[in-house]
Amino acid sequence: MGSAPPQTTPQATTQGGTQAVDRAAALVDLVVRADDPVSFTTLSDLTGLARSTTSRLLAALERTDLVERDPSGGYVAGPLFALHAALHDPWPQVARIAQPVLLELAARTGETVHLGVARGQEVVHVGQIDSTYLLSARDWNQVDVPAHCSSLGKVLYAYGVLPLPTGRLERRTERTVTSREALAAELATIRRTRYAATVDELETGLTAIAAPVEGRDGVICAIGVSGPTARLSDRVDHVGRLLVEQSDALSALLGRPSRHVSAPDGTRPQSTTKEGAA
Amino acid sequence: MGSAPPQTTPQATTQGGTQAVDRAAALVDLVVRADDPVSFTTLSDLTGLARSTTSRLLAALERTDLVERDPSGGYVAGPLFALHAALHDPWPQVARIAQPVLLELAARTGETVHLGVARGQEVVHVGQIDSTYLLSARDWNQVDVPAHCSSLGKVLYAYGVLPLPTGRLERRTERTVTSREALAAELATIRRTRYAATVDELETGLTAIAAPVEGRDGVICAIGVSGPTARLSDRVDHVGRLLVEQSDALSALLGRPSRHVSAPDGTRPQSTTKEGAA
DNA sequence: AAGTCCGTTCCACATGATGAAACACCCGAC
DNA sequence: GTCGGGTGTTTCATCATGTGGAACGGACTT
Repeated sequence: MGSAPPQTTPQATTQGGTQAVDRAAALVDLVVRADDPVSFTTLSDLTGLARSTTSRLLAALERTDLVERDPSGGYVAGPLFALHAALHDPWPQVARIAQPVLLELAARTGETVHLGVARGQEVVHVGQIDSTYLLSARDWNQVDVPAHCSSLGKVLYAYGVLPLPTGRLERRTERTVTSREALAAELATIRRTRYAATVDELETGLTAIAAPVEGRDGVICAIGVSGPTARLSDRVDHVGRLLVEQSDALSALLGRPSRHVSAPDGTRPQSTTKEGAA
Repeated sequence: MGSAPPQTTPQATTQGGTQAVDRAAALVDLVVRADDPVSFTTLSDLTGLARSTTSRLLAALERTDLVERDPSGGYVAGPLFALHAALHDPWPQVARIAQPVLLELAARTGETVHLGVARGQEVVHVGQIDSTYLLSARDWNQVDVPAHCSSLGKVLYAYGVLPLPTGRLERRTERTVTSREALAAELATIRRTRYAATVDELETGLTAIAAPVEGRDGVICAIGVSGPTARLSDRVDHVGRLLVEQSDALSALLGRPSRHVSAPDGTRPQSTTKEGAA
C-alpha cells in the first residue's frame, strides 16, 4: 500500500498503528472545519490520498453517519454531528473552544476572566478563569447581573445581541449609568473602540472591561476581565486593546468570516436578537 | 485478523472494504449517542472488539479529536464535536433530527406540520412540511406570530419555555384569548392533555394543534399541525393524541430521559426559561 | 463523436491491522 | 506489605485488510 516513498507521505506517518483510521479522521476533520461543503477532489488533494482510497474512506464515513453528502455532491458533517448539536447546549461547547483564549487573558492580566452570553434579557456567564490574586471577583457563573452595569452586558447591548432595556435602569452605585441617553451614547463609543468598561458601576471598587466575540453571523458573546478598580483603573485602555486582540483570535476560531476590508467603524445594522450559537 | 468465525463477528462484516474505519466509527457512534461518559470496557463489550483493538482505535480517535477522555477516564465526544456545535445554530440540527417525525405527521394528517421554538418572547418556526392540499397554511418559517394565539406558543407557555406575556394580549380575531386568566386556565388544561389547540384564534378559519417536545432537561420546542378549521375542527382531539404520540417519539430521539414511572398528570415544577438546545 | 473531468470499482500485492497473551497499573482487602 | 481482581496498554507473529494503479463508467464540453 504505502508504496510511495518520496512525496505521497506528507504527514508524520509513523503514528501508533492505525493508518486507515487516521486518514479517515483527517477527512472528517477537514469536512467539519470547512465553512462550506467540500468536494471530493479537494479532500483527495488536501489529504494527499489516492482517489480510490479517498472514495473508499468517504463511503465508509458516510455509511456510518460521520459525513454526509450535500445535494450538490459536496461533503458536510454528518447526522452524528447534528445529533450531538441537538442534544447539547452550545454554550458550554463555545466555552471549551474559548478556554485557551481565556487562559491567555488570565495569564496576561492576572485578573478574573469571563465569557458571557445573552439569555433572554440578561447576561449569563458560561465560562470563567479565576484570578490568582486573593482579592478578586467571585464565581459569577450562573449569576445574573443587570446588563447595563456589566461590561459584558454593555457590549452585548452595543452589538444588538441583547435587546435594549425598556424599563427603569437600576441604580447599583452612584456611578451606575441610569439614563437611557447616557447608555445609548456609551454604546456608540463601545462600537467605535470595540470594548466596554464599567468602573464602580456595578459595585464600588469593581472594574470590568469586555469585548465582543463574533461567530459566522456577527457578535454572539463577549469576553471580559474584572477585578479591583485599584488594580485596573489606570490600565483600562491597555486591557481593552488586549481584549480586542484576543477576541479577534477567538472570533477566528468560531467561524467569523475573515475580515473583509477592515470596517472603519464597527457599526453594523443592529441585527435582531440572536439566540443559538453562531 | 478477523479469525473469529463463530461469535466475534456480530454485525454485517462484509461491508465495502473498510473494517478499521467501520469499527472506529462504531465507537464514535456509541460515545456520541451515550448520555454519559462511556468506559473503555463498555465500549469493548458493546462493539465486541478485542481489548487491544479497542485500545488502539480509541487512541487514534483521541489523537484526532473525535473522542476525548473525561477527567474520570470515560470517553466523551471530542473537540471536533464541540467545534461543530459552537459553529452552527442548534435549531436547524434539531429540525433535521425531527424531519422523519414531521413527515410522518404530514402523511397521517395531510396538513401542514411545524416545528417551533422560543426565541426571546416569541415563537419562531424552524421546520415545516407543507400540506398537500391546495388550501393550506403558508410558509411560516421565520415568521413571528403572537404566541398567545398560536398553538405552538401556548404549548411553550404551558411548559415554561416561553416567559408568560406581561403586556396586553393582542386581539387577532373575535375568538382570540385576550384575558390573562383565561389563558392561564387554558395552560393548565394543556399541561393535562399534553396538547394545545387554537381554533380561529389567530385568523378566522385557521386551526392549529400542537404538542411539546422534550430534550434532556425538559421541554425544548413544540410540534404542531395547522390547516383550515373546516378540515380540522371535528378531529382536534384525534390529531392532538397523534401529536402527543409523535412528539414522544421525537423526545426519545432528542435525549429525554426515559419516562420514569409515567407521571399521572404532566404538570411539572414550571422550570425557568430555557434557551439553547436541550 | 471524440475529448475532459470526476468519481467508483477491480484486483494483485504487501503493509498495516489484528487478537492472544504478557505486561503494567491502580485499588481495596487483609 | 502483598496478595488478588479488574482495567487498560504493549508486544508480536500472522495474515486478512487496506492499498494504489489502472480500468471503467458518467456527465458535461468541444
